[in-house]
Amino acid sequence: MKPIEEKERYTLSKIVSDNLRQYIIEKKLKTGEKLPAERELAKMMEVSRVMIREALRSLESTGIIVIRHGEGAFVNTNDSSVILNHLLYFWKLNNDKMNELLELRHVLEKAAIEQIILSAKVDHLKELENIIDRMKETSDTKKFQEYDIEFHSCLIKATENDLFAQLTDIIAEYFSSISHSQMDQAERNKTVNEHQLIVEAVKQKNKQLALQILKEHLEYSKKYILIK
Amino acid sequence: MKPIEEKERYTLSKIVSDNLRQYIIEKKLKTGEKLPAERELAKMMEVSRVMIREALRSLESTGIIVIRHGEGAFVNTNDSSVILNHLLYFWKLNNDKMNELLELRHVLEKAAIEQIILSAKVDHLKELENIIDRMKETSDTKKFQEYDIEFHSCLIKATENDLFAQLTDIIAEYFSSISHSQMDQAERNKTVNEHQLIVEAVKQKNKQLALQILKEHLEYSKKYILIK
DNA sequence: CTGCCTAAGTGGTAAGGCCATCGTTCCTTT
DNA sequence: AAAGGAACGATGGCCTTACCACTTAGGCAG
Repeated sequence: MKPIEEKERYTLSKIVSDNLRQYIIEKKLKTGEKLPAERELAKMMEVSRVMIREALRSLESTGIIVIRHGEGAFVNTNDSSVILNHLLYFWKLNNDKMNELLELRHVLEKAAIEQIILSAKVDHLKELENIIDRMKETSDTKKFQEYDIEFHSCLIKATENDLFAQLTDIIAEYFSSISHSQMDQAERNKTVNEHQLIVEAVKQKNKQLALQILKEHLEYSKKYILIK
Repeated sequence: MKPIEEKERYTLSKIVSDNLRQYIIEKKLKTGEKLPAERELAKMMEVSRVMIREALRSLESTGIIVIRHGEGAFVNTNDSSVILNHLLYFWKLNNDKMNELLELRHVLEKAAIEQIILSAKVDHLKELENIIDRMKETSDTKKFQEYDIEFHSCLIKATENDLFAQLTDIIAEYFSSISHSQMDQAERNKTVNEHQLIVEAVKQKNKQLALQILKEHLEYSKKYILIK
């Protein structure tokens, strides 16, 4: 499948970038820890600052570090959302099938609902109801959509699976980036109502019902997005 | 240059890199096509060559382009192996994410089984049985593991969702890359047996049972991987 | 103590130069 | 004429110097 790239990867910046990866592993740097300054790294590795910078850019674009102007470069080894985003970009470039994204979202949320019913934690339910209340109160469409995303995001948190959460976030972000259509009051009421029904069903531990409503809910927003 | 910032995407090199991505999309550049020379891009975008280079490095490390010394930068929109490698690196960095991967695999396969039972297509079942037969016959451990992957891959195909299939492939590749342990005959028999039970349950449209066996099956391979 | 302000540290950007590599052209040699 | 090789131009690789922009912390004035 992959012929082990025997291509010459001699270029200094790549070597430096690999060295930095190694450095992070060896020093066991965890998320949040700071890397030495560019000028310092340049001295350490005996290369110009330019090379250090190109290497850092490389690491940054794969999400291994984040660079903050005036502060420094910080390790980030447990949030793979940056790279997942690039993966999404690739996937979009080749086979842009929104359906499949929505299906992924669907199975993830199904898993979340099952998890909540199983674990019987009330925390998430409380938070979900909280969000629903806020949705009812706001009249700002933008805020409303934010709450909507927050609701589904909160749902996913129940799985306690960061990967699921990141995937969901990316998908949500993607769709909110391509759809700028406005919801009228009726649509908003419908959304709130469905959210509420889901929470109710979950509370009663009625898995069948909860999943059924979820399906309809997502089916609806699917149409909504595709029509756009 | 138009800094359409909303967050802190101030940095020129990021803007340039985004512009280049946009450039590739707008010009509909396909794999293999060449980008303008660095010095030329610098003039076009009215920035220094340093910025262009940093942006190119960025794109290169996400696999969107490949840079060849003395030749130029070439678009690469269908080979995502580079970015997959980074993703694998990420997961290897924190093994505790393995669980999350296995869970993702689980929900995807659950979806597949439900789909097969619903659609009642016999093609997939035939193919699955075919693979099982081959698993029984082979004595080569390596082949056996390949068939194992093929089985699960074939299962996913039932969803007719390329995204699901790709995700599954990625996960499978990850685990086969970190686990080189050998299976003894008993373990292999168990694996084959479980596969068979799953197919049987699906044939009888017994969703509950099929999902239950799948769960145990994955639970088992999970232990198997973690012990390693 | 509060608040402003400066200075040091750090990343961001620029300009210019030279080296290394690849492809092409064209000339030499056989 | 064909094969080989030398030269050139285009392009990426790398370095140096210099300066700008942002952030934080520490000192000074109120």
